[in-house]
Amino acid sequence: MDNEYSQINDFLVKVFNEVLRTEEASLKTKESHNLSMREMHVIEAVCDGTRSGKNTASEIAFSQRITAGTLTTTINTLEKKGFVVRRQDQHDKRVVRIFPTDKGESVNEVHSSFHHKMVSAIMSAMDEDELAMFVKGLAAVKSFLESNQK
Amino acid sequence: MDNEYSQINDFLVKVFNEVLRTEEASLKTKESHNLSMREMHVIEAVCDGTRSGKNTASEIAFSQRITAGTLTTTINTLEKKGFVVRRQDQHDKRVVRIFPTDKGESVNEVHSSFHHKMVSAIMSAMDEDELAMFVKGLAAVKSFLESNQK
DNA sequence: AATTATTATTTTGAAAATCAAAATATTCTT
DNA sequence: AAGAATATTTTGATTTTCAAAATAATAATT
Repeated sequence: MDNEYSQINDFLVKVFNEVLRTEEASLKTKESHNLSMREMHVIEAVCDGTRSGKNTASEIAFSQRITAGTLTTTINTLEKKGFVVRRQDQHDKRVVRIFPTDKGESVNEVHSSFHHKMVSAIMSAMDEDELAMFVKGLAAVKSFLESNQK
Repeated sequence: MDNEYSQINDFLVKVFNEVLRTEEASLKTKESHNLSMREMHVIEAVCDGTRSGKNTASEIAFSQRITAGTLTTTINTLEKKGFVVRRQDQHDKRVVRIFPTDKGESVNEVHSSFHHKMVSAIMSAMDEDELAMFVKGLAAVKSFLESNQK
């Protein structure tokens, strides 16, 4: 209907879908060992979580919005493939902590370079003021989302 | 590492995930009949496709990047639930065209109001010039994505 | 016009992702 | 020490997806 609205909407939808698709495709290369998006993001959460001390099974599951049972199976396959290892927490033996292997760290770096390239492309295509506006647009989306959920 | 980079990257990732999550949650309401994202987007493609004449099974499948077989099963369930109907094309009887029912149209409107609200939130947070810069940022993302895929 | 090739869709058989609920192991509370 | 609570895994089932085979219709070639 309203032209400017639908132009922006179409553009947003297209960019959004392209980002998803490109990110997914970037995981199908030899370097990325054909990981699924879920697996990659779990590895990422394990790497980040290890740094911040939030790397228990529940914490990783929560960060990815999946159930504990689902995480168990994901970690099973990632452990089998050699990207992560489990270790029982010594203070509380109910707790399982998950750590990346060197292979896990390295594939996480490959993945984050995808993000890095994309963000750099954005940053280098804009000057300071433009970048500020871009961030402002994102902030508007964010505050819409926050107001939208009760 | 670089502070501005990681600030923007974190923000982007967060907004992106929130959008996905909020959109998904918006489909779990009574009004939206508990549809999955896939089902909703297929309904959307069927509605759009019907308007533009691109509503054959293959065209819908292609637009959603899923195989024909997968589309068949999705349409089976959507037809059972009463959101779409199949009709054989009269000029070429191999072709199956898919049309939304009134229920399908109506749930598509509910869904597009999610998009509408989000884009309106962006538009009302910015003036013309700012909006132009925002769009420029999106264009930078898009051209990165295009250059990234060969 | 009959045969062959092509195209559109569906079916089949299998794998992966996911969940809720039950089971197990450990820790905390009383 | 017994019972409640917590963290994870297992179980059993459903859903989503795909590739390849099957089916049906049209187009092309002889």
